[in-house]
Amino acid sequence: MSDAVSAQVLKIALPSPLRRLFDYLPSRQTPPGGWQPGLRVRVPFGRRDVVGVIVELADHSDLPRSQLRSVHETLDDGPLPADWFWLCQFTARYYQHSLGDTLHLAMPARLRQGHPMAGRTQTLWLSSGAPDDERLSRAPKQAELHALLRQHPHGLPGRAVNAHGFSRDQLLALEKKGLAHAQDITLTAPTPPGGSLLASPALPLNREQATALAALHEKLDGYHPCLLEGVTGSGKTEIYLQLIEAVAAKGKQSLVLVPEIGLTPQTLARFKSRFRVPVLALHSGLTDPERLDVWEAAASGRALIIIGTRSAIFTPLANPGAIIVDEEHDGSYKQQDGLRYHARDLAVARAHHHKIPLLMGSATPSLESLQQALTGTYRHLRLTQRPSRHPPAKLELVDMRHQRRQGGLLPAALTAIKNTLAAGKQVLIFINRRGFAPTLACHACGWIAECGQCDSRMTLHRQPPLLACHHCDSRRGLPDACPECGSGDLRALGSGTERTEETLQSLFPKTTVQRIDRDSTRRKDSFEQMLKEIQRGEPCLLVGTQMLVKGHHLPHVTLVVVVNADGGLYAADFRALEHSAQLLEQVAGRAGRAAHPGRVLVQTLHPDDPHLGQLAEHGYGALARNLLEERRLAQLPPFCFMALLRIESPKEDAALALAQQAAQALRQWLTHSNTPARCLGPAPAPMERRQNRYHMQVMLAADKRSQLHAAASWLVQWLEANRDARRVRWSIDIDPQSLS
DNA sequence: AGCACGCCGACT
DNA sequence: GTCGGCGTGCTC
Repeated sequence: MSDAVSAQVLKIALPSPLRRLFDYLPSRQTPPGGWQPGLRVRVPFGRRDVVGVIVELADHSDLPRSQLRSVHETLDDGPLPADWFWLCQFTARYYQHSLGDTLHLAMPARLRQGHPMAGRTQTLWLSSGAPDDERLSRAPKQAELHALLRQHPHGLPGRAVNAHGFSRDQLLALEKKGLAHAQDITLTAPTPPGGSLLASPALPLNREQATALAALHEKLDGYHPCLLEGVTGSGKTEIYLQLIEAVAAKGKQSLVLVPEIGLTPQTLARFKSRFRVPVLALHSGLTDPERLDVWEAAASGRALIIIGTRSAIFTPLANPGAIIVDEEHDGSYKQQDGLRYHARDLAVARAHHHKIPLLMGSATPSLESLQQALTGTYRHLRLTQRPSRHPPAKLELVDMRHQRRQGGLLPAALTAIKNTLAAGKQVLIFINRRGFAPTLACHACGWIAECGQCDSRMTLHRQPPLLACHHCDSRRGLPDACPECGSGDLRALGSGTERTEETLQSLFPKTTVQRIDRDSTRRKDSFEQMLKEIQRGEPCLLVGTQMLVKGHHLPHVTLVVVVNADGGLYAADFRALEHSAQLLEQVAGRAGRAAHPGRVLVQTLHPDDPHLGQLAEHGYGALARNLLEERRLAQLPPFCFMALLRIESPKEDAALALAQQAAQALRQWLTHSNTPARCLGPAPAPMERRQNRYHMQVMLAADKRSQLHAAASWLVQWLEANRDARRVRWSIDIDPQSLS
């Protein structure tokens, strides 16, 4: 044994928010492959045992040897997948997060808990020997079992053998005689059978699709980031499928990311029915062992196609071939608490690291990605044609000013609805507001029902009847009279999905009105049931929030009504307009997808708004290019890089004091270090009080990533060293998506 | 983040 | 007299 080994110190990342590694001494028992980074170990930490990952081997520790404790045990024979380990280290550095925390978040729960990494296996029993073996003549039950096994040449799971009324002893007896044998198979992703990859043939491509696919084929063996900008119904998914096919044909893996709401059984079915090799889905319904199983299958290279939402970006890949990010603009790719990573951005980093193609698709690309495509950093692939030939429906702006509304709907909209129903078609009414009415007010004194814990109004619900705050979990019964003046004249102001549903039902009593929002689909599977019903095509009215709109095929809808398009027009958040336009375009895309041309009525109080006008007249693509120019002039992302420090505390003064201290310290450092970054604030967050906690923020902006990174990194270290910072909750958000 | 220790209010 | 509230401090 060499001296170097005995002198070793292991630097280990542990599940703790502390952004540092902890030094340990190796255990007596050296793991089979020696000590190395990426090994999972169990160590004593404070008064408990935790699972950590070795990050470095060192000769020295800053602490005296006597204060170091020893590793209890190593949990794996070898290190965790190198590509995964790299991604976690990149993520922790980029998002200024604890590495130990990042590693834990990025590994399956079973590994977090210290279970061994092993794919699930199943024991299959097969028959062997001759059917007329004489030893069976005096064991009728065993003979029967032997016959059963012979009927299943691919083997029977032990459980199935039991289900046929045989005992484990009888099986073992047969095995002892050499008339049966067991075989362990891995459950997930068996080796693909030879022959064609495809279970169903690829669809023919139109010229644009063929051009896009050919562009992808040009560079399958290197980093090749592509933005596929394609209108709704232009066939992006077919491009994904054929890219996956090409990648799988070379024995390489594809990782497909879809938005949270996009991984529906229908989406999955489309992928699964195309390929003969298994498509592994990472969805919320998996058990912990199943999740580990998928992880292991991907890490070993057995699984060729993996599809999942945001967190699936942390799936290890033995033979990465391509990463696909569907609906790349979708906000659900950004984690909004804890480790605030953006799965699409990590996909870029990962594709670069692996030197593989990255395909990002959207009908409404984010301004970030669009800018990269327009400057040639990403390859820009475009699909403008729809198979149905007729162009996507144009938005018709309907002036809401000085007009009577019923359930939020203008006379013009009601007329259009009536005509559409008469034609035997379906109508989609889009309202981004749950509940009956957003406000309950006293008509006598002006009192308004407010949340006791947030700076917000309570939403009035009718089913069941109560007042609920949509920003915290507080709810109250409906008051009979005004708590201020005692008047009984309480009125519901404005319309939510419930009220529109109610109004429409009374106006069209013979028509089915289906409301689809988080409240009406709370029961498991009810959303799927409703979609199935809708897709049968009976004329009906659909009243829904964005959950109905995002990515669902509604082939019988020929009229879409947007109850209020003004949400994002004049909001404080500079991204609100972009997100609002993306949503409107998505909504419009639901109209007339099949053989029938559609109409989209957009109700607005600002029919002369230039942005809205441009969206209606020339579509998202034109507006987005215009918005990019505005962002450039205002020096906003993607023309600068931002980080947001959020501070929150039940005590308003504590949050404010730390925010001021932090901003001041940061400004001083920026000056002294000559770092060209800007510090803005502190400022209260858009809704300052939420759940009785006060939210402050400090913004950091820079023209170069490296500058932002340097400043954010310094700020985090300052906060970690600051005693006052321990008394409040703070977090840093790199590339914040929303300023709230 | 956990998980302790530690020092003041309402209860068996 | 104790059970337990959450402020403060530490984890190699």
